[in-house]
Amino acid sequence: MKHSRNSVTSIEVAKLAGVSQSSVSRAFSHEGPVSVKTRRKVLDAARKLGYQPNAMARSLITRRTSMVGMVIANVHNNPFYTEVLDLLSRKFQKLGQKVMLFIVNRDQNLDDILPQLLEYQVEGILVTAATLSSKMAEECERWGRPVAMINRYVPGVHASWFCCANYEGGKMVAKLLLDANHQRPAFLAGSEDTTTSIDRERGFMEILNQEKVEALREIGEYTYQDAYDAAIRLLDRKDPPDAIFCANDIMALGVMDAAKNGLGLKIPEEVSIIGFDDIPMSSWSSYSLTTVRQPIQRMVDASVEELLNRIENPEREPLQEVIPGELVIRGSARMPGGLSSGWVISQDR
Amino acid sequence: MKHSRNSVTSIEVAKLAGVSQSSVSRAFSHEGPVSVKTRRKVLDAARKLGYQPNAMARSLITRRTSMVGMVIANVHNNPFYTEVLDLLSRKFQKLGQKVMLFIVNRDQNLDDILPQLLEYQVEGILVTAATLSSKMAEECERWGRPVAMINRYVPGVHASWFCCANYEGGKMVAKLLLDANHQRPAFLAGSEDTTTSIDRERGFMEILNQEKVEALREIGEYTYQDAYDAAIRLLDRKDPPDAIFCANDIMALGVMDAAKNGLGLKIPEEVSIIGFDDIPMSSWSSYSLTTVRQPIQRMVDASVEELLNRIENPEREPLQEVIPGELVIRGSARMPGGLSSGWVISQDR
DNA sequence: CGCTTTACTGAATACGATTGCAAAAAAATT
DNA sequence: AATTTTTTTGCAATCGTATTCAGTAAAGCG
Repeated sequence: MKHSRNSVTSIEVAKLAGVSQSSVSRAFSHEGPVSVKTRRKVLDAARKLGYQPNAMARSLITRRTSMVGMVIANVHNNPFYTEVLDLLSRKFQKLGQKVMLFIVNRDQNLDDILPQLLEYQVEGILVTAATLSSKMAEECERWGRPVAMINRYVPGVHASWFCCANYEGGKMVAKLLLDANHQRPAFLAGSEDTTTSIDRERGFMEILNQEKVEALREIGEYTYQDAYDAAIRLLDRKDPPDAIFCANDIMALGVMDAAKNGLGLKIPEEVSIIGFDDIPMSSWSSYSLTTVRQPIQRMVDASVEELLNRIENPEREPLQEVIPGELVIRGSARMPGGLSSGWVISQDR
Repeated sequence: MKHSRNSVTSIEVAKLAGVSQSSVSRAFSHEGPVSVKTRRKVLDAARKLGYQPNAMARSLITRRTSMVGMVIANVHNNPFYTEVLDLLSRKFQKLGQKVMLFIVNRDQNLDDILPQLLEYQVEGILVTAATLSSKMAEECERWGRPVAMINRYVPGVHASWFCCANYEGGKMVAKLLLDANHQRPAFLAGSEDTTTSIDRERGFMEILNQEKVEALREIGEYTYQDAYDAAIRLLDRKDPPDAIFCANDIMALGVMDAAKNGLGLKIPEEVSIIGFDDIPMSSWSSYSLTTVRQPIQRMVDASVEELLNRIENPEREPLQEVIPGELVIRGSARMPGGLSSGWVISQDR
């Protein structure tokens, strides 16, 4: 028996069950007043016909879709955002939300994505590792579609966001390096237009400047290969750095490979390398990367809960939070003498 | 000015533009017969009000949603599937399809996911690295929602699928190892219930059996850590293998780390290691893993096109295809003497 | 200018559910 | 048994758009 596109409607179920269409509806909406008898008749008939309520029709009248939009960038070149995507998706699922996904490029303009999301009546939008113009964000909010961002913020925008304490993370790293007596640190930036890279660098430089330590600088565009190349440039100078702080882990791994395999340097004896994120590979024995762990689970939980919260309570003001990261000491950076200097050594997850 | 949930309807636009609601509809559906004058009036009014057609209402009447369901597993522990997810999502976007995403566990039952997808009237379903029971697949197909799978197949099921030539890939690896004079190979299985692992092993063993070579065997559950542990067990035996073929790259990297850093073995001098997938990290200089590259772009393109094709032509029979992989020779496996033995050395991407 | 053909337009209906309301049935109370 | 109260039920309106159909305006033609 071949059915064309799901054509079973509540009316047909009603007919078979010998009740009115409204009773079918009530039997399916788990609350309405229905006698157990009719509910059973309806469910029987529905099963027989393979009936399923049509979410489009329902949301048309209830004005709820239980759909959220998820816009995410950098999924393919940064495992950190893969993990974010995974956790977000599962969390939304658990809370009964359907996810409409858009994977974009970091620098891609979202102006053509958002209309699509709004057309489909998503109830909220979660943006990660991509930047929403403040105009667009305001637009969404104005139409009652709350926006939450992870690791991105737009100054003064009326939207929720949750970021790792990038600035403080940069400071932690600088302190660690100075305490261990590094003389000539370098910073390897990600993409220059991302707040993550900017803030990590700002924190890092703030401490160095305080101590009147100069730093080298290169750009790695957040990719392994660019970082590899940049590291070669840095380390091949006649005055090479003795430590490189990379704006994220993937770049740090590229730098490690460049130093170790490309130039035959010993890590951390000849050069210390520190990353940011704590992706799974950073703990692999080939790397053992010292890094700043992002509070990924907390950022995900907070942003999802905040988004759903604001969907339910549209009048609520958006929440914004900076969540501290955690220094994870492994083997890629020289440690302060006696290693007792008050550094917390985090456990691997 | 604060609007509650997007309440601008075509009727209001019509009123402002001084035309009928049907004209508004026609102005937006890029085909209908509308004079340029009314179209302009409508679009002006629409812009003024911030109007956007409501996709729910539209699909209710057109019976088209332009939404597909995407079910994917293993995203967080296998970069290969991250890449698949990324490519799939972008391809669907390019072709104007919205993606409703479900990330699941490999062994998770999809019986509670599918009803949700069907409720939301997705027009097709793409399943990757997760297994759909044949009953469920038939169910979808019967209701006119085509199903396409990547790297999974269910015998005799009425659905499309596209797999890498896992069996042949296993054979290629076995031949390479034998040609290079390995005496004591081992196979490191992924999860025992996945066709990918099973088929790769079958091909591998087929060649070994032909040559009367016995093989050791361990299980790594497709994770780095399990593979690491399994490798230690294998290599710590008094009769350790001289080559390990791993059912995927992530495991191969774990095995390499175990051999190199855990046990201090030289790769490939003391043990050859070969993977399957060719994830980005396999080409990193710390690993330089010899592996079988999956034709990821072709699998993605083929499955998406097939799915959309069958959405447009429901009567068409589902297509199923096995797409050959490609041996990528790097440094982690000993090569046949003279390395001229007819092996194609693939370029890094 | 009158007539046919063509191009637009608007009124009405349909899509498949939810829900307020009033009638009917069942249960509780007197 | 009659009345009140409560629980169920069906009718009808509604959500926001697409689309048919009939009608009107415009254009083409002799």
